[in-house]
Amino acid sequence: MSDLQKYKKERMAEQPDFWKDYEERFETFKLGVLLKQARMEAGLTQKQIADELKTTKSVISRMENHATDIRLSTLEKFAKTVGRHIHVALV
Amino acid sequence: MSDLQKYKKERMAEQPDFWKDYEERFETFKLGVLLKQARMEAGLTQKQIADELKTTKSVISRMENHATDIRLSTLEKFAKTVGRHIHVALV
DNA sequence: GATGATGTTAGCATGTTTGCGAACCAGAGG
DNA sequence: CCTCTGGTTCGCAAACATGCTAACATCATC
Repeated sequence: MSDLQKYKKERMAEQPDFWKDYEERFETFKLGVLLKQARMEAGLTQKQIADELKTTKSVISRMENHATDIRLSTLEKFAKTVGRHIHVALV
Repeated sequence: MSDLQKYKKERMAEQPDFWKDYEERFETFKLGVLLKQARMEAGLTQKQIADELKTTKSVISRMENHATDIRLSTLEKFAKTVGRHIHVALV
């Protein structure tokens, strides 16, 4: 079990009430972290990504933080500039 | 003939310069098939999904066929009603 | 051939992401 | 203190997916 999963499990057990829409919050959070990690690992700044996509850094920041909802095409564009592809599956 | 082959043939006939955005089209097509498969395996009709999501069957049909682009929330809603959830990764 | 169930597609209204500029904060260096 | 870099957030306009109605096509079954 990963550290993240362990942390999640523990906190869920401790405070069940506090984590009401936890799943949704967690999913969007996880996606943001995923994007940020991918960007970091590619050694790029938000501005570099923005320039590559002919947009601004504010857009990238929003994607990484307030990724409440997002289009697949937007995700794919981001992924492309960090040298990756998105893979979506129904599990 | 498989769905994929049929799709290829049809689109090729419609648009000679099909190969241009082939990759993108192929990705969206793949996703549509994924959704359809998941629905079939759940033993549900488009209308049943639509009712569950308080929408209409035309919406579901479009998702499976002409899904030019799609939001993660939309995907997740669909996935939920077929007893699954989406998993998106950067590979 | 008539009816019902399933699925596809087009047109239009609506809701929401996207894209942009600007302001702002924190840290590092000069 | 000032400047630069990296990052966040806030309106706003525009682009786009979504939601709906309605029409149509198959394929059964009666």
